[in-house]
Amino acid sequence: MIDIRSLRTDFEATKAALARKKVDPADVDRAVALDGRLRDLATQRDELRAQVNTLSKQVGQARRDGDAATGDQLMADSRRLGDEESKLADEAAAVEADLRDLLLRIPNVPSDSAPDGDTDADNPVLRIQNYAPERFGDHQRIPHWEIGAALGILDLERAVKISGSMFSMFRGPGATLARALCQLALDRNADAFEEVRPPTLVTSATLTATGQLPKFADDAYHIERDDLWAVPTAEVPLTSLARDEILDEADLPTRLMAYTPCYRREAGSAGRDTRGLLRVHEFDKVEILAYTTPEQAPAMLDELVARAEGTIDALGLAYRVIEICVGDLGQSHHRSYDIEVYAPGCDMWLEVSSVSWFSDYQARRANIRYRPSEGKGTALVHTLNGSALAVPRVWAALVETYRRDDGSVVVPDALRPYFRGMERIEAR
RNA sequence: GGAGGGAUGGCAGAGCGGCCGAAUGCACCGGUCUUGAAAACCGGCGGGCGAGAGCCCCGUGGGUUCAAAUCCCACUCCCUCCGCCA
Repeated sequence: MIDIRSLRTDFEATKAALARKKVDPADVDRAVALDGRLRDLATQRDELRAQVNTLSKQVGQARRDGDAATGDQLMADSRRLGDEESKLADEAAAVEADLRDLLLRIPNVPSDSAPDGDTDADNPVLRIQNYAPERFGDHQRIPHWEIGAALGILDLERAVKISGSMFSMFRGPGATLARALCQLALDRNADAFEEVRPPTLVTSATLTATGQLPKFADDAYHIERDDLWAVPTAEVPLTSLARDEILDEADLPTRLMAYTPCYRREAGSAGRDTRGLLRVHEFDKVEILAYTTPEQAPAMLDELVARAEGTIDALGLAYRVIEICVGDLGQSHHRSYDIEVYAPGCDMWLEVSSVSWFSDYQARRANIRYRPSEGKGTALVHTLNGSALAVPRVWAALVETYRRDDGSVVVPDALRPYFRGMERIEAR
């Protein structure tokens, strides 16, 4: 959630910032109107409550003094005021619910530094690494679904039989490769990040904290019977890990990482980029996440990008880093970068990591605060996260990049420790 | 799934429908004392909203009442036992 106070004290600037993200100005105006109305109602309600509370205390005093007549009179007064109070309270509660519902749907304010733009076509490319198109041979221009089928390491047909379209199944060294990628990502970040294995079925409250609910319910798998949701990313449970808690500033930044399966219905993307492993309903990912003070956040954003990028680089893949323009920024995002890996067989740049800074947007929803070591009170933390490594697309780019002209796929050096001595994946 | 017990401040733990945002102990912070520390003593010590007066928060939501931590209902979670089971 955005800070409603920023709409009170800095209305025009906040509205303008939200307009960069294509927020309907009418929604912003409505939020301010509801907030004003709520505060009026709350003030009136609180004044009545104060009177009722005072009268009630006097009733008790009169009773103790044995003055029943005064007590009865005060009681009648209090009852009358109480009736008025409850009407105002009902009205205030209704306005508050409307305001909250609206606020949960208003996106985060983008960073002033986020570049202008409307769509992903406007995202500036910051750098390109390891990419030299002329160096890819014909043997690398085979899409991974063909390589996977030929080597018997990717069994899409049977995955469809088991679970339907857009599910995948790795086999033999292909499964080892998927797991090795996760292990590599965890190992590379274990110097600073605590490894967590969180639950992957979560409550609605958990999914609301990170921003998936209420707006994007259609994108997530929901288990009706138990009212639980399958996580689309480990960001969801890791962010709620500290929900409703107050951290010590000394504990910040807090760095967490988790390997989990991720579940996405991909409701709005039927038919787009769905061949092979490009878009699947279930995949494995290692997520890295941090809680920071506002001051620590920019450096943490850089750190997360560097870590995500470093793993792709260690795998010897061609990739590029792009910054997300305001028009393409997700609802909760303040500033984001994507890492896209080049898959020579598909001849496509595939998004394999999205690293984002959420400012206090998620922290406000999740009520995650810290106690500053200087000064009084509490303040909201900032949350940041990114994929350290998402399996399917990296798997795809990797088998395409490391395919030799004899059809086998070489295991990259970085993954050798996880391959039980195997150096090359060959047809069975 | 069945039966029973429970949920109060960082922790432990009192709490009669009104004098309870809440005793007490521990922890923590400041001070006195001390060469320093400990002990002792004194003081402080939850969070949220609000410009403020003030209001709200005793698991959550609802109800009864002039008045609810306290009574009633529902739900959630925890503990014990039974059943099932990686």
